[in-house]
Amino acid sequence: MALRHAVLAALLDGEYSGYQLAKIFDTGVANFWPAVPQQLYAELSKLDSEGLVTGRTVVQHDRPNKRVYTVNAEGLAELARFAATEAKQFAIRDDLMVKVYAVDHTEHAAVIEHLTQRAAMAEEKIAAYDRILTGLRGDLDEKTFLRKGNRVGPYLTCLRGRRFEQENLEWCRFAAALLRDRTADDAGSPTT
Amino acid sequence: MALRHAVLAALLDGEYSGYQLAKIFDTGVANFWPAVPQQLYAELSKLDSEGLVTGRTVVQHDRPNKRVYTVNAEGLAELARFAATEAKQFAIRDDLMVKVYAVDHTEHAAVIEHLTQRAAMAEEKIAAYDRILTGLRGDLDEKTFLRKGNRVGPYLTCLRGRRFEQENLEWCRFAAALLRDRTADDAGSPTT
DNA sequence: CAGACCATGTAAAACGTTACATGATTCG
DNA sequence: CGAATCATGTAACGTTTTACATGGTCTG
Repeated sequence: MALRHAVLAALLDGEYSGYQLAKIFDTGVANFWPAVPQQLYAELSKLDSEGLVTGRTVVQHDRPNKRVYTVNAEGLAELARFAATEAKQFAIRDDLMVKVYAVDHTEHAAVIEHLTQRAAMAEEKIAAYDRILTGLRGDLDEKTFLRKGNRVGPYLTCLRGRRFEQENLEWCRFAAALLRDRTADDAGSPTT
Repeated sequence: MALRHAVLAALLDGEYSGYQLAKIFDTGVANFWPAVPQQLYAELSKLDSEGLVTGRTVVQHDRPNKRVYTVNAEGLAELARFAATEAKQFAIRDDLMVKVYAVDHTEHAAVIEHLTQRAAMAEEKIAAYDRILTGLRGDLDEKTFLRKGNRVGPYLTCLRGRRFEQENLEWCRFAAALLRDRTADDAGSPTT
């Protein structure tokens, strides 16, 4: 039951509607706790009915009305309790890794293609992270921001995300190149 | 529906029972697709009834009988099909990241403690990965193994796991140190 | 003899994903 | 005028997690 906490954490930045949150959670950059819009709408109204967030309907004329939420005192207390609980083991689920694991028994071509795509996505994500990091620290340099900035939490998780994608990028390229080499070798020596 | 593929991939290494697979999936090193024993028992009998794996009951006298499974031709074909499908976006779900994200609004102490624990776990996992990597490449050096070894899939995913944990370790230490510093600063200057 | 390990499962609850539904406005 | 964006939801389905159940052997 931690989507609720991810939502509460996201709402610390300001007042958001389900739709807006969905976009944040979708950039893929909404790190470490993916969620689709339907989950967010459901979770927000649940949090509202439980009194952890406060909803407010914003009437708009040029587009549909929306309901925006903020974390209230109850919600903050819940987050504090959550922060103190034991951290569960994280879970990564990645199709591509399963494919690579089995690659000795399948065609290399498709897997190489997937690795290349993943590398391209990683590059885009790194660029996105960099934009966000720049935005977060404003006109301060990183060192100063980390010492004195007032919202280091998002900065730290963003840094982690960036490093993860950097790692991912390098590994995907390495793995793709290796498989290409081995495929070429196989073609050269038709033994086996 | 990719647990089935993770199971098929794991069975490429040999003949395993649900119990043995559970241990493999549990070492935390069974990368990129966590699963608890109950899932594996269920998945194995499903795969068996669908004809993707072949089960065989091993009678034991000193301990309970067990049912071991191997991937058959059908299973291999399924894996090949799977390898060709588009790789879905991977999902990471990590409690700790949510805690760090919200850290500006909560007590630092608990989060620092969790980061320290996570760092310790990462160190253990790195050591475990190193043992597995050494085991996989046998008496070959890494370069030779990657060129000519006959099971590079597991080696590559293991390398990725190792790098991930290395990254994790460094980031956890960095984040913990930073939060400690900021806590000390807060104590020094009680302004705010 | 208590606790750990071997070995496998059922059942219910929680959580996540996909499909479907609706309806107005703006942009090309 | 078709597609995209804004905005929110219900319902069905699939997957994961947790709890419960059983019973033998081996170790301290």
